[in-house]
Amino acid sequence: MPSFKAVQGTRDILPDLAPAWQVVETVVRETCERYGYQRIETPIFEETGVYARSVGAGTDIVEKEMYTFKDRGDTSLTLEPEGTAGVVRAYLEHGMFTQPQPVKLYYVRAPIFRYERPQKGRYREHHQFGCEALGESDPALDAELIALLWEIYQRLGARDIVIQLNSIGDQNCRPAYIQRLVDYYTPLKDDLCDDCKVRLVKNPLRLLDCKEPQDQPKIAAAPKSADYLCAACAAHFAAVRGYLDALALPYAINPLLVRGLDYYTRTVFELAPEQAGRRQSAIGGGGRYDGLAELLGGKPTPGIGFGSGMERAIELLREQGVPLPDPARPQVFIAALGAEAKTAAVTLAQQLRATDLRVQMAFGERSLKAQMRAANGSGARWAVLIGSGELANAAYAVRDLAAPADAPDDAKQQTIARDVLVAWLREHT
RNA sequence: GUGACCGUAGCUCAGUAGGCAGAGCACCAGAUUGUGGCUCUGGAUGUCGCGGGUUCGAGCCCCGUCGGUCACCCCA
Repeated sequence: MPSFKAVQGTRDILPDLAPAWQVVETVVRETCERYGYQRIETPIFEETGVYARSVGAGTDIVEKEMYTFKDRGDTSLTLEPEGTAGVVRAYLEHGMFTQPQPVKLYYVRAPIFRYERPQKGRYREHHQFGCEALGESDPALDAELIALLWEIYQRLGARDIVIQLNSIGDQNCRPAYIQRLVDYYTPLKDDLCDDCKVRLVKNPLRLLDCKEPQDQPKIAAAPKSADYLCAACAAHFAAVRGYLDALALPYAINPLLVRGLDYYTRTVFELAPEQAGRRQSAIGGGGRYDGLAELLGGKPTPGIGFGSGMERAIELLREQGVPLPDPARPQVFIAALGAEAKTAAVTLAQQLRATDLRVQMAFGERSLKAQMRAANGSGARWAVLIGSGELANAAYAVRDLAAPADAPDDAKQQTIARDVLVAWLREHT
């Protein structure tokens, strides 16, 4: 009886699923690099201020979801609750603003920690891949980034993915819009659901996100951010849409799309499967964050990025029946009888592996029957049998484990001279 | 943080009215000398999530707790 279990909301990735992870990682790497993004890896924890200052003090993430602790030097540290802040911190710290702009960075398989009640598609540790492009405000960069995220899912084989798009303005026009939203909602206050009464004070943008039926008519009639953009933001939004149209990407404007992190400006977007109860269904989201670098002590630096959940991505592929690779099987399995034969097996295995074959051998002192069972179960195509006779003749028995069960024995098995065995197996796998 | 359902072997689960802890799969071994798949035979494996209570007796009833699943909140 084991004494420990994986802690709540964390999961082991066992060998049966590891190849699926490998596929996602490979597609992300190759696609990002084709778009000119370079890999970056940041630590999985930062000083708490990195997240508290950027994500926003009033957000759920900072208020109640961060894994924050003091280290032995009494420094407050926080396990990464989202991917962007650490990358921006690294950009500033390493003076990447001196490089040609934009600086385009991606990360794969970054562990993300949030203290939430686990449920389908939501874990206390999950992993994200993501991209960040810093130092450029051109709307073409927004479109390229969205196209990149879209292409990753296309290459993975996901179907029926839609992009939702909105603009929430910037430091110039958003405060006025939020005031307008508050003015609209304040007379309706007594009629709002309890959550929305809190939102009205704490985070008015989220009023638009309410799912309570009683509030839907109010949402429908509420002022929408895209209608109150300043001239610069409106032009930016129009340009992003124009590029997305030119790329023929399947996006839809969702005037109710607001995101949970305070640092977003202008463009915000989410990717989700088309029909999906819309619960924990978003597989990626992001937006522009032109004020974030300043919050972290840098010069004003525009930026845009996204994060995408790998557990959700893999689950989506499974649900959609996208074939994912099985764990790698050995190609050759070596069985040996006796101490001398085992030495021959060990050395043969190494010779075969040196030619890039996947090779397993039987361990322990088990009967040949048991070793053959293991060979069969391993999925290997060929079994090599080594016993006293084979040693004496310097020729090993090679058995075709893929032959039909009713094939005659001499069709399944042959004897190959030890000198040519490596080349023979190389030839026949 | 809120709510619902669920915790029995490695996995999927059964367990009658409260009366000796079970099946299938998987694993291990055997079915005449050194040969897999199909079949047959045998074997090992459990704090019945944990703690308390009721009872002559609890996997089963009661309370608590921890965990899982799902939904809300929020998010990837």
